[in-house]
Amino acid sequence: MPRITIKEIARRAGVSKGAVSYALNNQPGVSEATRARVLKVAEELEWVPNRAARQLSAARSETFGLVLARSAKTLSEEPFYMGFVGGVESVLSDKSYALALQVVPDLEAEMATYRKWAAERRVDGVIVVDLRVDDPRIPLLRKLELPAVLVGDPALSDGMTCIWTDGTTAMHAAVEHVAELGHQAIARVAGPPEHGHVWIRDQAFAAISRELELDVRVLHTDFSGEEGAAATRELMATEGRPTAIIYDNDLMAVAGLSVVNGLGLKSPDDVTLVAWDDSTLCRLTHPTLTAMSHNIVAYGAEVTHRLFDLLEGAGHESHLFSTPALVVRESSGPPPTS
Amino acid sequence: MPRITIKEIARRAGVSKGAVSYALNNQPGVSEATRARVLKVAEELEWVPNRAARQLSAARSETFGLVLARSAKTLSEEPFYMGFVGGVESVLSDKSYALALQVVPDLEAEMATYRKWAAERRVDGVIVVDLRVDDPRIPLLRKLELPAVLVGDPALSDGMTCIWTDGTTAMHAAVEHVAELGHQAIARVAGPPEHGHVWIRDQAFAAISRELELDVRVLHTDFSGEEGAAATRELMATEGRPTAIIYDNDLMAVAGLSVVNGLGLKSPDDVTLVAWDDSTLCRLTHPTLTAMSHNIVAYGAEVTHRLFDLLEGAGHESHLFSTPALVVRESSGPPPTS
DNA sequence: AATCCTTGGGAGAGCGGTTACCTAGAGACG
DNA sequence: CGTCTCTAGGTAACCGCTCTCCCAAGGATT
Repeated sequence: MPRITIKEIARRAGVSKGAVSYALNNQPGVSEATRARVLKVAEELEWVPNRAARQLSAARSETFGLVLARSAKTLSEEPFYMGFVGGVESVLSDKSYALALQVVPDLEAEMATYRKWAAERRVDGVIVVDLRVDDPRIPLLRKLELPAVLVGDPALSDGMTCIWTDGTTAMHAAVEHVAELGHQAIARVAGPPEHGHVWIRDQAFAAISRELELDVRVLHTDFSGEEGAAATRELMATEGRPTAIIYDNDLMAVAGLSVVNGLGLKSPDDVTLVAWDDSTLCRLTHPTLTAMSHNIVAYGAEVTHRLFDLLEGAGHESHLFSTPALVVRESSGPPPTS
Repeated sequence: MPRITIKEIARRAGVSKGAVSYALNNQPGVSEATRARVLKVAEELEWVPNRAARQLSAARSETFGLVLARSAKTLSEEPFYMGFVGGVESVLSDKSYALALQVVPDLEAEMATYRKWAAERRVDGVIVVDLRVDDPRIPLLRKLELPAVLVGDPALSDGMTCIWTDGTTAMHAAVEHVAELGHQAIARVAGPPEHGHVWIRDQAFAAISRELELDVRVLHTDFSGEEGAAATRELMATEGRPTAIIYDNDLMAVAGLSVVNGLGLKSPDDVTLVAWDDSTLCRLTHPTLTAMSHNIVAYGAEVTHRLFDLLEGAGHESHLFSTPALVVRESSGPPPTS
């Protein structure tokens, strides 16, 4: 069977191609009677617009791009990404936009993808995750004039549209929580410091611990379970070891808990553990993990809305999505008395 | 700056649009000298083909489709999907194909997406995951003439191209492992029975346990951590409780372990636990979990290769990807003696 | 009644490629 | 030397849709 095009609809409805286009796109230029007739014919023929054709003439692709510069392994372990993608999708499918998802090994390849997409006019805009300190993607996206929403703190976005969760306030809340439980020696197992949100938390952690006169320590990792475990092992082996550890993601917290258990110690009796992100994982461990919780699916959805706003002419603004909330669970307790 | 098109290249190289097209696509019809000149100009101008235009005239989209009919929550919890997508991507980016990823709530919506994609000529082919028993997507894809590779057992694929891991052999290996440790009362915490691979494992589990004269029990869940925990709780509460439990995914196994720990019991002393998929999660628990291991990223890559083969005219065949291998870890042990 | 607006809708030129068809020139051959 | 064949490369039709430019008809205005 031949494809159904607007030409065929035009023929059957007895109008011109142009009129059909106006009718189907809810644009002025046709009478209500004609519009109704055209829509009816289109419905009967089960017409679906050809994306390529529309894209070619309208110079819009109706596609947003998302590049993830992480290994497939990391992506599958980190619940963050899939949840985020799910949130993005939920908004996109409502507006029948598509998502171009690309998984690449590093930032260099990510930037190459943006160049390619911009040249091909492949996407109408992009969502940029894992914002870095002095992020090289920002000048590139500016140069390419590719509309973008950055997921990260306005302190790092250099005036481009961004949306962020308040890591500073959250970190304060986390530290205050363990401090109130009586902990004095607190460690932080953090992600790589070049990551923007890690950097923000580093600053906040330093500030609040100075303020509360705590004895703190920070270990940077690559976010993986392995390094989270290694960091925990190192912390637990030191003289005057910390009695509370705050992790930068769930995976490392779970790995840390496993190390603690493996050493014959118990949480919270021997050490209080706090995770970050609060995926289901935190409720599947024993003891369940206290965590900074935020709604990642909603985060993805919100970001996508902002990108639509941007395309509709909204200015470059920074939007606070939400402040993660502390969910206290079994892994929180007072420090050991000895 | 204006977009660079083949027209511009033609002007600069002093040839026609058509000649440029032939030259750039390595097709006969131009002399080597001309081809070289055109390629040089294209290079200088950093020309990139406009996808929409090519798609419109060549009727190829250079895009594969993947629909995931799961909630964003499930997707983020299950390490399988992101790993699989990563594998697909790795092959796609080599051939500069794109992935259209869509997340939908149910099978109905998934089929609607296929209809839309087929009508829009949006994708050149699709990858179908989570094959069901009597899967309604198979007749639909046939009708739509949408090239597809099914991820699932040939017993369910009705002659369409499929690629599968040998769940039957794997289940035999898993049961034999616990039987050899001396377990007699064995339970299986399974996914929803309408899922093809669950069904295959159900069959295999029944067969092998009959053969080895074991005392078995099967509980079906929705694959979630919550239901995995609930099933484990139920199993552990029964008279003559099982001394070994085989789970259908990692998430439920981790949840099950947490229930066991919560009851004050220990694995493997009180119960042997076996997970399925072997994501990093299995090495992050304490004790670490014995699991059926397969390489999900490679699986995604292999499936994608098959789809390319299919488009190049390969016949409908079923391909065995691999048989999951049992990785024995700390959660395996003999049954309690009492 | 003549003029001016307004508005519906036709015609057709793109968008940037691909490809069928045709022509001009070069070499082969009788 | 004339004809025949072969090939490089030009010409232009298309793919399906959008959007500008136009004209015609009807209503309002004077």
